[in-house]
Amino acid sequence: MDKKIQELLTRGVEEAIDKENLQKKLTSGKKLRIKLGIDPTSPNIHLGRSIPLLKLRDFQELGHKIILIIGDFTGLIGDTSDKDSERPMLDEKTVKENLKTYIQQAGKIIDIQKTEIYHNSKWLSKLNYAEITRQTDAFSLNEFISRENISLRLNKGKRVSLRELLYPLMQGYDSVQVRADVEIGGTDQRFNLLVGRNVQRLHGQQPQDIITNPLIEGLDGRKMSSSFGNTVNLFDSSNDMFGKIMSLRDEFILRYFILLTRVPLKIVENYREQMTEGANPRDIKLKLAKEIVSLYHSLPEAKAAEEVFIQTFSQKKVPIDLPKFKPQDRNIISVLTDSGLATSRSEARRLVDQGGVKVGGTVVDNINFVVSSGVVLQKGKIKFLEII
RNA sequence: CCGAGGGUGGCAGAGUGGUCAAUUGCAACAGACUGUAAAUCUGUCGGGCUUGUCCCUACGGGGGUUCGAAUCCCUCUCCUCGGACCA
Repeated sequence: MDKKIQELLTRGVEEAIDKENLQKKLTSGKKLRIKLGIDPTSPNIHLGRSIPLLKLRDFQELGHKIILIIGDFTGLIGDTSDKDSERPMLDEKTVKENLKTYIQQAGKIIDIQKTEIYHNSKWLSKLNYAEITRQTDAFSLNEFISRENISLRLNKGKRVSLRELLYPLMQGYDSVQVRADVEIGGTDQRFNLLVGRNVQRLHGQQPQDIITNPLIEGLDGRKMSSSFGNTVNLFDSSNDMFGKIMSLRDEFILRYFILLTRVPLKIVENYREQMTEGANPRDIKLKLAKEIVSLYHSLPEAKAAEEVFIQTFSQKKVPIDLPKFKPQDRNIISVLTDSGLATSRSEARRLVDQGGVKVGGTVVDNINFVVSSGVVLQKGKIKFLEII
């Protein structure tokens, strides 16, 4: 089989259903319709979402039609697949706000010009009870409650809303509307994706094949999620993104390479060998950071970000252009709070106490210290401020 | 509508009259070490200052009992579970 198709079906793929059928479709030369749905639950798309988006791009490069569904309706309902509790319904305003730049963000990965984009409120808001009732045959209550996270909640006596049952149907109906041949989603979406097949059958369509992608760990090792604040966002500035990736746990370096970049697997394998032979993981991580930043910004920006990083952290130099601050009160405690480096005077005091504040490179050990113009104030390792 | 249980710091979750600004875990912040904003270890983690066995604010809202309440009582409110109603 074609090597490209081989990688398409394995890299960043947890499971493919029905794999044989999908392979057949892919080798047939037919142009397939590949669907991905994203709910606007947060204003930022993070790297976890880039896994299916990259997969979408792979398909796009092979000449298939990709379809992006913006879940402006489903976002209001709230999917609980990945949650251990009921997810609150978002209000329309939040969803609208979150939506604003979604396409632009996705456009950092896929070619928007060649992509079909839909908002699912277009059809979901119009369904009537007759239609919905018909769809409710797509799966049974038994199947639903046997899902691990649902049964867990039931056993704990936690509430499971009827609303949550409807969610998979909506997602499935999206597939009907766009006549999807393949749908991509995280492993947590497995149930929903499978339901989609049934909904399609109910509407006399060939059921879609399914590709699930693994969920990626965030910077702290827990699942990447906006609610944990451990995400790298596609809209992060190049320096920020670079720094965040450098703070990634070493053990995830290779995984990030495989899932979040398209660096050839051969080279990734080579990195693995280098590290087992004792290479400093930091150096591999620098490559990773550079790779990812250039994916979402540009190679020159990535190089610049690397330069900044090495300057400030490896060589502990003061960054070149740092934020300036003109204090009213020049007492060190006031400067720290007024500039926002500390949230309260108590905290500012503690920082000084702990030796976390430096002026012009020397530790401030006195609460009554007065800062003069032109000096560089440093809080911790990464926050700098030029006093004017 | 009735009954039961519950609402505690950014989150999770202890505490059921004083020793509680509140155990612990996560997150966050600082320091040490380093290979980096990794890991590990240490410390901090409501606010204020005159840094004290100090003051102020705080355990859903309001009121009360008490020398003293997160803890007891009343009331309001919200959540969950069960029941009633309906079939």
